[in-house]
Amino acid sequence: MGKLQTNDIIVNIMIEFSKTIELFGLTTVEARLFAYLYLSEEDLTLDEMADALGKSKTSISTNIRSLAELNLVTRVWKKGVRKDLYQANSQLFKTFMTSFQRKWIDIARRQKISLEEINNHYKDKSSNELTLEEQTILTERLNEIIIFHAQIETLFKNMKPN
Amino acid sequence: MGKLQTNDIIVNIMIEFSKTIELFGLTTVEARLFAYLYLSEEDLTLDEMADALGKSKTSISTNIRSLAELNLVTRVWKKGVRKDLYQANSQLFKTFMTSFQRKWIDIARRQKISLEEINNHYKDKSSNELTLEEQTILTERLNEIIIFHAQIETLFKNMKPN
DNA sequence: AAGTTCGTGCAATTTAAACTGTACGTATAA
DNA sequence: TTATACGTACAGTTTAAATTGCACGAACTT
Repeated sequence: MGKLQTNDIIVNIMIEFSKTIELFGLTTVEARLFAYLYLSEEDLTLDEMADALGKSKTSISTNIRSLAELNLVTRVWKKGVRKDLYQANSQLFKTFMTSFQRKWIDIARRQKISLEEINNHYKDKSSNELTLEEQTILTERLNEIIIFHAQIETLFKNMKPN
Repeated sequence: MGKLQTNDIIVNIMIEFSKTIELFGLTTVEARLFAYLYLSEEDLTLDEMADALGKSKTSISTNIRSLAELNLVTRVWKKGVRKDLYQANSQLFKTFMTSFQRKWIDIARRQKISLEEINNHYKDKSSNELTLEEQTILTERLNEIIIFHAQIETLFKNMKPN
């Protein structure tokens, strides 16, 4: 058979599942790594994952760290085992949706504030080349964009991932 | 001044706003292009946008087409003007959120079906190397993933972008 | 009909991202 | 202490994506 030591079925599921995970903003490798770890019954070492995905150990080390920062995987301690062991966070929906939610709310809020600052400051500057009509339209658009961000924030705050 | 002919303020807003648009799955150039067009009071030609963003006409042509396919911009006809004119769809929230919603629902549903097929078929195959325990756990995980997709679908269907 | 202008397909190039091998610091084992 | 194993920083390489110049077909102008 091919290089992969894992069962074909697991590989199939991993590839399919990872497509969804990518939607949450993860790269292909990150997504597959999570999927593979999630499907595994046991905690896995870097070497095992590198071997299973056909990637270098360095690559796995980097990517697993990204996943850990997102709280999607956890390092696990096991007596007598020197190597680092990892496991996937098992509460799929809650884990993904809440971090997704938080990400959107944060960015929407930050951007809204940033745009409001621009809105407040630019009128002071007399050194811009816009006509009065252009300024009127620009202000209007800017307000619409600010509202847009507020709406995003509201929508995601009301989102209840139960 | 610099190369950009547009007012600094517009460039500022464009850059800030485009960061949010990127969240919806657009590339940086697509996002900036939309933002710039949205901020413009008038319909714009390819040349004007290429000039404003400092990109080649080919690049604008390609990217504006992507935006058009996403229904984010529209080609506009104006009597006596030979060049193609474009304008941004002005209903920000509705436009972005509904297409966002549809995208997630589609993918979640498709993936759920795909995983259910795997689930149905793999049991027939006797040619896999898994132990009975491994099979039990795999089935369990697979079901959780399928449920996960169903939950995503439900969540986005209940999402009301008004 | 002849000459312009426009948008875009395509190939070549540039730019950026992903990936890996080597080397080193730290920790464990002997 | 010495030796072995582990994880990761870093630089160099490979791979993929973005960008652009050129060229061609279609549409318009004179």
